[in-house]
Amino acid sequence: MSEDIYGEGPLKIYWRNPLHSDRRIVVCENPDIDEAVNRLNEAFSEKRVVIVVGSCWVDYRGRASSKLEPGERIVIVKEDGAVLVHRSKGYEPINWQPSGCILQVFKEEDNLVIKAVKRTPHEVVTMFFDRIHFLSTFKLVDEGEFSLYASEEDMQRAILAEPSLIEDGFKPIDYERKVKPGFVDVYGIDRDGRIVVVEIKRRTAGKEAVLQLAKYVETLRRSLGREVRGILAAPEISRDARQLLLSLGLDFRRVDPKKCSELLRRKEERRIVDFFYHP
Amino acid sequence: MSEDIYGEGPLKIYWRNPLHSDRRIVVCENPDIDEAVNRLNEAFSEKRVVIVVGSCWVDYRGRASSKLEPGERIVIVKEDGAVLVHRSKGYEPINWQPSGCILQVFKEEDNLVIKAVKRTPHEVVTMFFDRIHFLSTFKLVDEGEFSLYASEEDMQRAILAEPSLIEDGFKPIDYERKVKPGFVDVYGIDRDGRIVVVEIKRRTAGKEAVLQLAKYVETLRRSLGREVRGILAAPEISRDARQLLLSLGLDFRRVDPKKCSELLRRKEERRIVDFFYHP
DNA sequence: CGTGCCAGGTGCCAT
DNA sequence: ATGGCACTTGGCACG
Repeated sequence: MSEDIYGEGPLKIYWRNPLHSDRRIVVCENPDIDEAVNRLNEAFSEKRVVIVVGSCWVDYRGRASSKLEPGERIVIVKEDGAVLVHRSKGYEPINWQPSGCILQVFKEEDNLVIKAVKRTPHEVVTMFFDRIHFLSTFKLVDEGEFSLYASEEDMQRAILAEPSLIEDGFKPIDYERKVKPGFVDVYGIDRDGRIVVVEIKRRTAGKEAVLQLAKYVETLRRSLGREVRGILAAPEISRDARQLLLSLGLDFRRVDPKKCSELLRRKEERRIVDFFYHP
Repeated sequence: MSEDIYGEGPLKIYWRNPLHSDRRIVVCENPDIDEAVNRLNEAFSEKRVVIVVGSCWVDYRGRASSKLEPGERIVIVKEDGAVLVHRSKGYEPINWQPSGCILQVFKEEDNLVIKAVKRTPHEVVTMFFDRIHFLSTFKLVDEGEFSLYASEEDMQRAILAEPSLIEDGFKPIDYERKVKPGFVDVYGIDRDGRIVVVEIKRRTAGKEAVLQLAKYVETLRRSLGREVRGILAAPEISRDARQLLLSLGLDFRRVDPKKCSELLRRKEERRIVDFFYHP
């Protein structure tokens, strides 16, 4: 029976059963404070993921500080020590601690206290529970790969692979080139041999992007002592950014992140086809 | 017995029991796909909060697109439709949907499919589960107030309440004053009657902050046709931001967000004392 | 470690 | 809807 725990079959749920130390899922409904303390201590020491649903209040002290008055929330503690306090609405946690914090759990005046401490910067999140509706701890097996497409990095790679996305005759020389402080996304020469700086934005470019580009162009113009063109590559440009761009003598080139991602995929497919079917 | 559901006593957990339509917490371990579909449909229609732990893969298409290969994760769906897919590590969800999206749940090829669709921009997150270890749905009662201290807003209020934080003789006239595009944090006159623009940052100010301040100063200088001073108020300023600041003839004033928050608290206490004990 | 910069940023509030 | 901006922004890459 206990062999199933290690097998590939459906996960077993053990109910208030402390005997199987490597069981994968533990669920307690309405545990008392002492039981919760025990469960959490064992979960933290075994780096298990924890979900607590209950009535709590939360203090935070660190770069800023905050106070959350009592209410029912979901608290998640991950195996790397990341802590999330979620209310019933919204994308963002109301309180949190990024990964790498140290966890303590104890009972104090009939409340369950979970303390999450991080240093540099020194920050403390303290959660007080006076009632726990539900507590679950488990190990998640997750080796699945995550791939994101149509990011700014995809745009950069696509431009390097297919420079005509910027303009005909454009030849990239370098990318992520350090300039003063900051990095030029792509750096190259145009069909007339002029130096070109390309600033890439994956969404509508604002004035900030234009100023960033202008800064690089100006810095390079001075250090090289010759003409430098600046091209802003983005799917869209805001009205006043366009105005500023023109007044600074810079260019805009419409580049769509999704098309970049598709272009890369096609190139990759062709590479694979070439590899397998080349005569 | 069913009266307890409405009472103030500990929440009841009903196990695979579809009869109590307003029970507050439902927990299913290892439900089959059909049961999960039913539970989720009822949860979404009743705007219950949902936690699913199981083996899933996730597709996202929208501003960008992403693919998450199979693995065990925690999925949370909140009562406003916010969706979070969390892996075993890290502060951030690996996939998500902000609040306000439309949810569908169905069975497809023996998998549970949860689809979360949002418009403007059109984005779709689709989660496929081939095994559900654990599913819980519930209503969270949460009216607790949240207060954040030592935010930029606290700094602004503190400077308005105690202008000497900027410099002796400084007199604020306005705040959040609209300038061209943008808002001046605090606007006033110094001891010599010169116009002063204050830009506040709650953490180390970088060049961006300096440029922001310079923009306001320049705009006001032109529109008023007279000298305008610019003061950057922040707990710290980065090295090259300081250099830039000096080259632009702007000033820096060290202001600590926590001290601002304490100052406000003291002022508030005094206000209350005055109110109760004034002769 | 600080500094710079991206993010599917999100959220809040303004016109 | 768009714009401007703060955020305990988090995260990464680099000096």
